[in-house]
Amino acid sequence: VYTLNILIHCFCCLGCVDFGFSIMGKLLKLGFHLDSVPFATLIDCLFKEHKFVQATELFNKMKEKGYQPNVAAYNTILNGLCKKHEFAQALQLFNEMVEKGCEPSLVTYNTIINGLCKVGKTSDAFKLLKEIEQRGCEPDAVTYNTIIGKLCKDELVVEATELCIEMVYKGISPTIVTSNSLIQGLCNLGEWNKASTLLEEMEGCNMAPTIFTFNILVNAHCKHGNILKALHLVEHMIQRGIEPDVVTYSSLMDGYCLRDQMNEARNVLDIMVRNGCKPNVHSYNILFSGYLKNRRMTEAKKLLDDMYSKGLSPDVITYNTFLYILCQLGSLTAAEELFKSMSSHGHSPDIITYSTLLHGFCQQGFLDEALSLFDALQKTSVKPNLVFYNILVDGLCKAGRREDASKLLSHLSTEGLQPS
RNA sequence: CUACUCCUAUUACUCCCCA
Repeated sequence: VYTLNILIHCFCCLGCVDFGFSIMGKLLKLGFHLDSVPFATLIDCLFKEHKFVQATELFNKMKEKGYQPNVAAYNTILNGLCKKHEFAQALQLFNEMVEKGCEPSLVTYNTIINGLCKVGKTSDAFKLLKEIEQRGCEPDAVTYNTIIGKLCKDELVVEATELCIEMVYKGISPTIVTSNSLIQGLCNLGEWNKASTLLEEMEGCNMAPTIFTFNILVNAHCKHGNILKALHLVEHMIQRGIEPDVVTYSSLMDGYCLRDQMNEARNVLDIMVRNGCKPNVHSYNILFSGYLKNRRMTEAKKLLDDMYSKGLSPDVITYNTFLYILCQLGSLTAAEELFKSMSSHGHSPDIITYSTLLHGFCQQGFLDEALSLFDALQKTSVKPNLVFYNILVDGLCKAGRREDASKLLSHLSTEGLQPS
């Protein structure tokens, strides 16, 4: 059984969950007693493939069959829920595990802190950090890195640095992840010199930059329009024996797309293929969006065909991108049709899908359609966010329906959202 | 050396910038 658990894990890593499932099925049929490992392995894999429903189902099935999940199994599903921004559900599960006498571990707390950061409740994450210490549980580098990373993303590098000092004071050594987060924060603020200084300090501490470090730098330069600098960095990383990966190339493509240099962007795709790096849906989405924003429809279409021929299929982001352009072109009928066809192709609309279409309606003054889309949204499990409400409130105001807008604003706070 | 937590790329509103 031990060996077969390893095999299940291998299949999961290779993207063959089904094989993993059949192994576990056989083991169950043969009457072997299984522990939490194969279940947790498969649940984790399903989450990573964004098969949320199946993951939750498996977890429930596991409990129905009388298996008591251990901490790691709970952690797995907690993490999946947090990543999906289903924090309320995660908390419910946390309470369940405590009730069942399953003692939360440091990983559990780290997972929840990460969840809090993801939904923007950074101050609650800080509170939990203090609480962990009071419960006699020592936070580790991951705990600190999680919060430092969030602060850096919010461009609060000063606060992040303070927290870094605190961790050192507590005897916890910063890791390469800590440094990478800080570098990203500094780059986003345009503090290139400080980022370079930090890089030099890392070298002095025998902390070697990883592909993450380089990708962060390459992406930052691309976003700031300095592709030349990004290309130099790529050369530099190759010299240091780190091969660019799909993320590196995607950053470069996006850099060119942002400057409307579509031919150069397309050229990067060809180069990456030539270098033996396989593009994924993400890479194609970048180019697809670039072509559409430049109204190069024929090339966009060709790109999609190319993508299909590589055995890749569009995802919800591909659809959203196309939906956005249809709205921009004023083809609302086509947009609505695309919206309806999504579900039949197995792609559930997400909040960005709804927001995009909503924006299209509002721009053309179709407020009734906008409001009925809002109704439709409320019948789904998709939760409206602040951007969605901004679009709707803005649309109502511009149409002179201020009472409706303020009604919506008061509805906002009942949902626990803070208007901006 | 069987599973769980931290860092990198794509899509929506506003703002900003540029024109």
